[in-house]
Amino acid sequence: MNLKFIREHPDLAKKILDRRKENVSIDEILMLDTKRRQIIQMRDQVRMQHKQLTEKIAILKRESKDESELLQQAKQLGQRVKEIENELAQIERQLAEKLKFLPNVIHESVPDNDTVVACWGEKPQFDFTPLAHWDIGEALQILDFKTAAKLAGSRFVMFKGLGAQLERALINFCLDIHTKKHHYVEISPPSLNLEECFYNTGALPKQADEMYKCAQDPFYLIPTAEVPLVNLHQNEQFYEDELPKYYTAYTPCFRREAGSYGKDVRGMIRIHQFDKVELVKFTKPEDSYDELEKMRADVEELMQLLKLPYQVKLLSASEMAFQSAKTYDIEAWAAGVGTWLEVSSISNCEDFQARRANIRVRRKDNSLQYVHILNGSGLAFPRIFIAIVENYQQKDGSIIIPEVLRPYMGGLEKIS
RNA sequence: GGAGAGGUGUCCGAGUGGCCUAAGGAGCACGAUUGGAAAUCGUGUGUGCCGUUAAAAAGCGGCACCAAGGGUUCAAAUCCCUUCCUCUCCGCCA
Repeated sequence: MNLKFIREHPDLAKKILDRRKENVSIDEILMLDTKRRQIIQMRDQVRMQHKQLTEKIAILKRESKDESELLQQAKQLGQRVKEIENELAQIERQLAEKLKFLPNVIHESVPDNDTVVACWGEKPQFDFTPLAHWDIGEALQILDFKTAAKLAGSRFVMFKGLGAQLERALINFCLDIHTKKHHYVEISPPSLNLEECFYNTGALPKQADEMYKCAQDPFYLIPTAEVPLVNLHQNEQFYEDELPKYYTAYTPCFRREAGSYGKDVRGMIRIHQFDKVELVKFTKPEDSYDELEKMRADVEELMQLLKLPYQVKLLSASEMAFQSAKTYDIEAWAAGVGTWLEVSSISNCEDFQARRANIRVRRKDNSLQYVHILNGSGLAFPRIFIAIVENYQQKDGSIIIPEVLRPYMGGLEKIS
């Protein structure tokens, strides 16, 4: 939602905020906007007078005539401009502060309750009681929560030996499929990004408490590679035939998990640092919803290759992220903890991020349009690791390694 | 971290206070010429905001934009300050 949208459809804007359960005053924004436009008109008019006077002075000077009277007038007008500009700056600051908190529009297909739209695979059956990943991981010495706590405190994990290798195998497997089969361009971006980048993707200002901020330098640690990938083309223009652009990146992700005390405290369902492969697309506006379905298929393919049962949820308006117009979540079944785990979130942000990051496309008719930007995880690993360990566990305590990962593990078939 | 050189439109590139409304070139678009093309000639060529229009687009009018922000001045691409980025050299470092 932007200012123009609110100006033209104030009632629709209010309805969207209501569905998203966001609390922003549309009327206040409209009032500030009206005031702003009045001041701009006034400023431009005074500026025009001042400019004309300045030109007259230049001519008089050139003809070596006396200009002292006009000088006095020009000075006064100049001061008046400055006064008006200060007033305007104040209004614009207030307005910008409000606009920062405006979420994206909602796509018409988004429901009011989360809806499961697809399922794949069978939940594994066991003739023993399946263990949770923390027990399996410690027993096989592939996960080490105690040592991680020594290094960083609670909510961290340390992968060890074949565990570290399995994590690395997952990263490489996903990157290989995306780059070789689906033609995403692989990026290895900085994990520290400037504040502006977070604002552009919509992570700021709402998620400020969720992120780690550097004390001495103006950086935040990225909570997802969506931040650097979206900002790859900040302030750039595409030619129409350059689109769509597909990018993928593996990065560690850092999250404070400030509001989740007491939730998922055991194991590594919710930790402060985790590995993720991210997908981002830049598309023409008319293609973005087809591209969303393609991205979803790309992610589902990974789940199917790993033979992990999953369900696809279409998120409701109130569950979607601030920047998203439509989101699918992919949830993997984890047999040990006995729940569905969100392992991917795939969103079409339409032009929300493109507006903030100023990314446009030059159309064939020479007009400029904001591109649409999509992102999705493909995949978030600690939780995939959990699903593999818990679903592939055997009675003897070993884990079968999914076939597609074996080439990445030196042909190893099981961890015991 | 220290010293120096830079950052101008889609691109190259000129421009040290006022006819800068940014020279010149390339590119691109349209037109002329041609049987068709090349070459040549002509014309045009950015973005944002505000207004005008019932609305949208176009058009028209106004304002702004020469890395970003601030300052000096009646007047700033041009002078001063701060910041960012690029390049070269030195220092430090994996």
